[in-house]
Amino acid sequence: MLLKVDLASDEPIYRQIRTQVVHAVATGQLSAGDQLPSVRALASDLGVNMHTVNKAYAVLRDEGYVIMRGRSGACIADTAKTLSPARASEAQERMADELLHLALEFKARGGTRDDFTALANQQAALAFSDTPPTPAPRASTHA
Amino acid sequence: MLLKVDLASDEPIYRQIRTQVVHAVATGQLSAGDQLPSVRALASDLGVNMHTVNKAYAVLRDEGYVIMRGRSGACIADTAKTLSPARASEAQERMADELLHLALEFKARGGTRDDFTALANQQAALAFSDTPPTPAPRASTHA
DNA sequence: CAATTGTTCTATGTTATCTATAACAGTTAG
DNA sequence: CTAACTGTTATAGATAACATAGAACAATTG
Repeated sequence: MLLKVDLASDEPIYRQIRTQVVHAVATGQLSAGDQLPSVRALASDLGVNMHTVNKAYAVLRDEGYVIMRGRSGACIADTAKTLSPARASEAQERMADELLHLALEFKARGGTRDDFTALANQQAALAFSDTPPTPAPRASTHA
Repeated sequence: MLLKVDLASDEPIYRQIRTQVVHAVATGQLSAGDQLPSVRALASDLGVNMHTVNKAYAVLRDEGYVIMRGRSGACIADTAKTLSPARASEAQERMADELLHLALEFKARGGTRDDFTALANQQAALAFSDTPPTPAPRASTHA
Protein backbone atom coordinates (compact mmCIF):
# COMPACT_ATOMS: atom_id res chain seq x y z
CA MET A 1 0.00 0.00 0.00
CA LEU A 2 1.82 3.07 -1.25
CA LEU A 3 0.58 6.42 -0.05
CA LYS A 4 1.80 9.85 -0.98
CA VAL A 5 0.73 13.34 -0.03
CA ASP A 6 1.13 16.58 -1.93
CA LEU A 7 1.69 19.36 0.56
CA ALA A 8 1.31 21.96 -2.21
CA SER A 9 -2.12 20.70 -3.21
CA ASP A 10 -5.20 22.70 -2.31
CA GLU A 11 -6.82 19.47 -1.17
CA PRO A 12 -6.44 18.87 2.59
CA ILE A 13 -3.91 16.20 3.49
CA TYR A 14 -6.37 14.15 5.52
CA ARG A 15 -8.67 14.10 2.51
CA GLN A 16 -5.87 13.02 0.18
CA ILE A 17 -5.19 10.07 2.46
CA ARG A 18 -8.88 9.23 2.67
CA THR A 19 -9.30 9.32 -1.13
CA GLN A 20 -6.21 7.20 -1.79
CA VAL A 21 -7.43 4.51 0.59
CA VAL A 22 -10.84 4.48 -1.12
CA HIS A 23 -9.21 4.21 -4.53
CA ALA A 24 -6.99 1.41 -3.26
CA VAL A 25 -10.12 -0.44 -2.16
CA ALA A 26 -11.67 0.11 -5.57
CA THR A 27 -8.64 -1.15 -7.47
CA GLY A 28 -8.21 -4.15 -5.22
CA GLN A 29 -4.89 -3.02 -3.77
CA LEU A 30 -6.70 -3.21 -0.44
CA SER A 31 -9.24 -5.91 0.38
CA ALA A 32 -11.51 -6.67 3.29
CA GLY A 33 -9.48 -7.65 6.32
CA ASP A 34 -6.28 -5.96 5.21
CA GLN A 35 -4.59 -4.00 7.96
CA LEU A 36 -3.72 -0.36 7.65
CA PRO A 37 -0.58 1.05 9.26
CA SER A 38 -1.07 2.70 12.63
CA VAL A 39 -1.76 6.41 12.67
CA ARG A 40 1.65 7.05 14.18
CA ALA A 41 3.48 4.83 11.72
CA LEU A 42 1.74 6.26 8.66
CA ALA A 43 2.21 9.78 9.93
CA SER A 44 5.91 9.18 10.37
CA ASP A 45 6.10 7.56 6.95
CA LEU A 46 4.33 10.45 5.21
CA GLY A 47 6.06 13.12 7.25
CA VAL A 48 2.82 14.58 8.57
CA ASN A 49 1.31 14.93 11.99
CA MET A 50 -0.36 12.04 13.76
CA HIS A 51 -3.65 13.93 14.09
CA THR A 52 -3.85 14.47 10.35
CA VAL A 53 -3.74 10.72 9.71
CA ASN A 54 -6.11 10.13 12.61
CA LYS A 55 -8.64 12.47 11.02
CA ALA A 56 -8.39 10.59 7.73
CA TYR A 57 -8.95 7.29 9.54
CA ALA A 58 -11.91 8.72 11.45
CA VAL A 59 -13.51 9.83 8.19
CA LEU A 60 -12.93 6.39 6.66
CA ARG A 61 -14.45 4.80 9.75
CA ASP A 62 -17.51 7.07 9.61
CA GLU A 63 -17.93 6.24 5.94
CA GLY A 64 -17.76 2.53 6.66
CA TYR A 65 -14.56 1.77 4.80
CA VAL A 66 -12.47 0.72 7.79
CA ILE A 67 -13.01 -0.70 11.26
CA MET A 68 -11.11 0.16 14.44
CA ARG A 69 -10.55 -2.39 17.16
CA GLY A 70 -8.45 -1.14 19.99
CA ARG A 71 -4.88 -2.25 19.68
CA SER A 72 -5.49 -4.26 16.50
CA GLY A 73 -5.43 -1.00 14.63
CA ALA A 74 -7.44 -0.20 11.53
CA CYS A 75 -8.42 -2.75 8.91
CA ILE A 76 -10.49 -2.63 5.73
CA ALA A 77 -14.16 -3.45 6.24
CA ASP A 78 -16.41 -5.55 4.08
CA THR A 79 -17.46 -2.56 2.02
CA ALA A 80 -21.12 -2.48 1.04
CA LYS A 81 -21.81 -4.93 3.86
CA THR A 82 -20.78 -2.74 6.74
CA LEU A 83 -22.42 0.27 5.13
CA SER A 84 -25.78 1.12 6.57
CA PRO A 85 -28.58 1.54 4.03
CA ALA A 86 -28.94 5.13 5.14
CA ARG A 87 -25.28 5.91 4.41
CA ALA A 88 -25.44 4.01 1.15
CA SER A 89 -28.39 5.88 -0.27
CA GLU A 90 -26.93 9.12 1.02
CA ALA A 91 -23.71 8.47 -0.88
CA GLN A 92 -25.68 7.47 -3.95
CA GLU A 93 -27.56 10.74 -3.88
CA ARG A 94 -24.37 12.72 -3.44
CA MET A 95 -22.79 10.99 -6.43
CA ALA A 96 -25.87 11.66 -8.52
CA ASP A 97 -25.65 15.33 -7.62
CA GLU A 98 -22.00 15.47 -8.56
CA LEU A 99 -22.69 13.76 -11.87
CA LEU A 100 -25.49 16.20 -12.61
CA HIS A 101 -23.20 19.09 -11.77
CA LEU A 102 -20.50 17.74 -14.08
CA ALA A 103 -22.98 17.21 -16.89
CA LEU A 104 -24.31 20.76 -16.54
CA GLU A 105 -20.83 22.23 -16.51
CA PHE A 106 -19.96 20.10 -19.52
CA LYS A 107 -23.01 21.44 -21.34
CA ALA A 108 -22.27 25.01 -20.32
CA ARG A 109 -18.93 24.73 -22.08
CA GLY A 110 -20.61 23.67 -25.30
CA GLY A 111 -20.18 19.93 -24.93
CA THR A 112 -22.79 17.54 -26.27
CA ARG A 113 -24.60 14.84 -24.37
CA ASP A 114 -22.95 12.12 -26.41
CA ASP A 115 -19.52 13.51 -25.67
CA PHE A 116 -20.30 13.56 -21.96
CA THR A 117 -21.60 10.00 -21.82
CA ALA A 118 -18.61 8.91 -23.88
CA LEU A 119 -16.26 10.54 -21.40
CA ALA A 120 -18.11 8.99 -18.47
CA ASN A 121 -18.00 5.53 -20.06
CA GLN A 122 -14.32 5.95 -20.81
CA GLN A 123 -13.51 6.80 -17.21
CA ALA A 124 -15.75 3.98 -15.99
CA ALA A 125 -13.72 1.61 -18.13
CA LEU A 126 -10.58 2.82 -16.43
CA ALA A 127 -12.07 2.39 -12.98
CA PHE A 128 -13.72 -1.00 -13.55
CA SER A 129 -12.15 -4.22 -14.74
CA ASP A 130 -9.17 -2.37 -16.13
CA THR A 131 -6.28 -1.34 -13.93
CA PRO A 132 -5.95 -4.73 -12.27
CA PRO A 133 -4.35 -5.22 -8.86
CA THR A 134 -0.61 -4.89 -8.68
CA PRO A 135 0.15 -8.29 -10.20
CA ALA A 136 -1.58 -8.68 -13.56
CA PRO A 137 -4.37 -11.20 -12.88
CA ARG A 138 -3.87 -13.99 -15.33
CA ALA A 139 -6.50 -15.93 -17.11
CA SER A 140 -9.85 -14.52 -18.08
CA THR A 141 -11.31 -17.88 -17.17
CA HIS A 142 -14.88 -17.50 -18.12
CA ALA A 143 -16.83 -18.40 -15.03
CA MET B 1 -32.13 35.01 -13.12
CA LEU B 2 -32.86 33.85 -9.62
CA LEU B 3 -29.90 33.38 -7.32
CA LYS B 4 -29.88 32.11 -3.77
CA VAL B 5 -27.13 31.45 -1.28
CA ASP B 6 -27.06 29.06 1.64
CA LEU B 7 -25.02 30.63 4.42
CA ALA B 8 -25.07 27.38 6.36
CA SER B 9 -23.56 25.39 3.51
CA ASP B 10 -19.97 24.23 3.69
CA GLU B 11 -19.51 25.45 0.13
CA PRO B 12 -18.11 29.00 -0.05
CA ILE B 13 -20.66 31.64 -1.03
CA TYR B 14 -18.64 32.91 -3.97
CA ARG B 15 -18.48 29.35 -5.31
CA GLN B 16 -22.23 28.87 -4.88
CA ILE B 17 -22.79 31.96 -7.01
CA ARG B 18 -20.29 30.80 -9.61
CA THR B 19 -21.88 27.36 -9.88
CA GLN B 20 -25.41 28.72 -10.15
CA VAL B 21 -24.40 31.00 -13.00
CA VAL B 22 -22.73 28.10 -14.83
CA HIS B 23 -25.83 25.96 -14.36
CA ALA B 24 -28.01 28.80 -15.60
CA VAL B 25 -25.88 28.95 -18.74
CA ALA B 26 -26.24 25.20 -19.18
CA THR B 27 -30.01 25.22 -18.80
CA GLY B 28 -30.46 28.21 -21.07
CA GLN B 29 -31.70 30.53 -18.37
CA LEU B 30 -28.72 32.66 -19.31
CA SER B 31 -27.54 33.06 -22.90
CA ALA B 32 -24.65 34.81 -24.61
CA GLY B 33 -25.02 38.57 -24.32
CA ASP B 34 -27.28 38.48 -21.28
CA GLN B 35 -26.32 40.99 -18.63
CA LEU B 36 -25.59 40.05 -15.06
CA PRO B 37 -26.51 42.38 -12.20
CA SER B 38 -23.70 44.58 -10.90
CA VAL B 39 -21.61 43.25 -8.05
CA ARG B 40 -23.10 45.81 -5.70
CA ALA B 41 -26.68 45.14 -6.78
CA LEU B 42 -26.37 41.36 -6.54
CA ALA B 43 -24.57 41.63 -3.22
CA SER B 44 -27.35 43.79 -1.84
CA ASP B 45 -29.93 41.42 -3.25
CA LEU B 46 -28.31 38.34 -1.73
CA GLY B 47 -27.44 40.05 1.53
CA VAL B 48 -23.73 39.39 1.20
CA ASN B 49 -20.69 41.56 0.84
CA MET B 50 -19.73 43.14 -2.45
CA HIS B 51 -16.35 41.41 -2.50
CA THR B 52 -17.93 37.99 -2.25
CA VAL B 53 -19.88 38.60 -5.46
CA ASN B 54 -16.85 40.22 -7.04
CA LYS B 55 -14.81 37.10 -6.37
CA ALA B 56 -17.46 34.94 -7.99
CA TYR B 57 -17.49 37.21 -11.05
CA ALA B 58 -13.69 37.16 -11.23
CA VAL B 59 -13.71 33.36 -11.22
CA LEU B 60 -16.39 33.30 -13.93
CA ARG B 61 -14.31 35.75 -15.97
CA ASP B 62 -11.15 33.67 -15.57
CA GLU B 63 -13.08 30.59 -16.65
CA GLY B 64 -14.38 32.36 -19.73
CA TYR B 65 -18.05 32.37 -18.83
CA VAL B 66 -18.54 36.12 -18.57
CA ILE B 67 -16.94 39.26 -19.97
CA MET B 68 -16.38 42.56 -18.18
CA ARG B 69 -16.53 45.83 -20.06
CA GLY B 70 -16.06 48.81 -17.82
CA ARG B 71 -19.36 50.35 -16.94
CA SER B 72 -21.40 47.98 -19.09
CA GLY B 73 -21.00 45.49 -16.32
CA ALA B 74 -20.74 41.73 -16.72
CA CYS B 75 -22.42 39.79 -19.49
CA ILE B 76 -22.47 36.15 -20.53
CA ALA B 77 -19.80 35.28 -23.08
CA ASP B 78 -20.12 33.07 -26.14
CA THR B 79 -19.16 30.01 -24.17
CA ALA B 80 -16.86 27.60 -26.01
CA LYS B 81 -15.94 30.45 -28.36
CA THR B 82 -14.31 32.73 -25.82
CA LEU B 83 -12.65 29.78 -24.11
CA SER B 84 -9.02 29.37 -25.03
CA PRO B 85 -8.04 25.87 -26.16
CA ALA B 86 -5.70 25.66 -23.21
CA ARG B 87 -8.50 26.35 -20.72
CA ALA B 88 -10.84 24.02 -22.58
CA SER B 89 -8.55 21.01 -22.50
CA GLU B 90 -7.64 21.82 -18.92
CA ALA B 91 -11.29 21.75 -17.92
CA GLN B 92 -11.82 18.57 -19.91
CA GLU B 93 -8.99 16.89 -18.05
CA ARG B 94 -10.32 18.04 -14.71
CA MET B 95 -13.78 16.64 -15.52
CA ALA B 96 -12.23 13.35 -16.59
CA ASP B 97 -10.39 13.16 -13.29
CA GLU B 98 -13.56 13.85 -11.35
CA LEU B 99 -15.46 11.21 -13.29
CA LEU B 100 -12.69 8.69 -12.65
CA HIS B 101 -12.77 9.54 -8.97
CA LEU B 102 -16.54 9.09 -8.84
CA ALA B 103 -16.32 5.78 -10.68
CA LEU B 104 -13.66 4.49 -8.30
CA GLU B 105 -15.63 5.55 -5.25
CA PHE B 106 -18.71 3.96 -6.75
CA LYS B 107 -16.78 0.71 -7.24
CA ALA B 108 -15.29 0.87 -3.75
CA ARG B 109 -18.81 0.82 -2.35
CA GLY B 110 -19.63 -2.33 -4.26
CA GLY B 111 -21.35 -0.75 -7.23
CA THR B 112 -21.11 -2.30 -10.68
CA ARG B 113 -19.92 -0.64 -13.83
CA ASP B 114 -23.33 -0.93 -15.43
CA ASP B 115 -24.95 0.74 -12.45
CA PHE B 116 -22.46 3.60 -12.67
CA THR B 117 -22.90 4.21 -16.37
CA ALA B 118 -26.65 4.00 -15.90
CA LEU B 119 -26.49 6.65 -13.19
CA ALA B 120 -24.25 8.83 -15.34
CA ASN B 121 -26.60 8.52 -18.32
CA GLN B 122 -29.56 9.29 -16.12
CA GLN B 123 -28.00 12.49 -14.83
CA ALA B 124 -26.89 13.41 -18.35
CA ALA B 125 -30.49 13.10 -19.46
CA LEU B 126 -31.48 15.54 -16.73
CA ALA B 127 -28.78 18.01 -17.74
CA PHE B 128 -29.25 17.81 -21.50
CA SER B 129 -32.35 18.46 -23.54
CA ASP B 130 -34.55 17.97 -20.51
CA THR B 131 -35.25 20.74 -18.04
CA PRO B 132 -36.11 23.47 -20.57
CA PRO B 133 -35.68 27.18 -19.75
CA THR B 134 -37.91 28.64 -17.08
CA PRO B 135 -41.06 29.14 -19.19
CA ALA B 136 -42.02 25.97 -20.99
CA PRO B 137 -41.05 26.83 -24.58
CA ARG B 138 -43.96 24.80 -25.77
CA ALA B 139 -46.26 26.55 -28.21
CA SER B 140 -49.28 25.68 -26.21
CA THR B 141 -52.13 24.45 -28.36
CA HIS B 142 -54.61 26.44 -26.39
CA ALA B 143 -53.66 29.22 -24.04
C1' DC C 1 1.47 -6.60 33.46
C1' DA C 2 3.29 -3.85 29.69
C1' DA C 3 3.03 -2.25 25.17
C1' DT C 4 0.52 -0.48 21.39
C1' DT C 5 -3.77 0.97 19.51
C1' DG C 6 -7.10 4.75 18.46
C1' DT C 7 -8.99 8.70 20.95
C1' DT C 8 -9.34 13.07 23.28
C1' DC C 9 -7.65 17.43 25.21
C1' DT C 10 -5.36 21.92 24.97
C1' DA C 11 -2.69 25.13 22.37
C1' DT C 12 -0.51 27.58 18.44
C1' DG C 13 0.33 29.09 13.63
C1' DT C 14 -1.31 29.31 8.94
C1' DT C 15 -4.62 29.88 5.50
C1' DA C 16 -9.24 30.62 3.38
C1' DT C 17 -13.53 32.90 3.63
C1' DC C 18 -16.37 36.80 4.56
C1' DT C 19 -17.10 41.33 5.93
C1' DA C 20 -16.06 46.35 6.01
C1' DT C 21 -14.20 50.94 4.24
C1' DA C 22 -12.03 53.33 1.01
C1' DA C 23 -10.13 54.64 -3.12
C1' DC C 24 -9.02 53.88 -8.09
C1' DA C 25 -9.40 53.46 -13.45
C1' DG C 26 -12.33 52.66 -17.25
C1' DT C 27 -16.72 53.19 -19.65
C1' DT C 28 -20.86 55.50 -20.76
C1' DA C 29 -25.31 58.02 -20.30
C1' DG C 30 -26.73 62.75 -20.14
C1' DC D 1 -17.05 66.96 -21.19
C1' DT D 2 -19.15 65.78 -16.81
C1' DA D 3 -21.07 62.82 -13.72
C1' DA D 4 -22.44 58.40 -12.62
C1' DC D 5 -21.69 53.71 -12.49
C1' DT D 6 -18.81 49.71 -13.60
C1' DG D 7 -15.32 46.28 -11.96
C1' DT D 8 -10.89 46.41 -9.43
C1' DT D 9 -7.65 46.85 -5.79
C1' DA D 10 -5.79 47.90 -1.09
C1' DT D 11 -6.15 47.51 3.76
C1' DA D 12 -8.05 45.55 7.92
C1' DG D 13 -10.50 42.53 11.09
C1' DA D 14 -13.48 38.33 12.50
C1' DT D 15 -14.31 33.59 12.03
C1' DA D 16 -13.41 28.92 10.80
C1' DA D 17 -10.82 25.05 8.78
C1' DC D 18 -6.38 22.88 8.53
C1' DA D 19 -2.11 21.28 10.34
C1' DT D 20 1.08 20.92 13.91
C1' DA D 21 2.59 19.87 18.76
C1' DG D 22 2.66 17.71 23.28
C1' DA D 23 0.28 15.12 26.67
C1' DA D 24 -2.75 11.94 28.56
C1' DC D 25 -6.58 8.45 28.33
C1' DA D 26 -9.32 3.77 27.70
C1' DA D 27 -9.17 -0.40 25.30
C1' DT D 28 -7.04 -4.25 23.42
C1' DT D 29 -3.40 -7.57 23.04
C1' DG D 30 1.13 -10.13 23.47
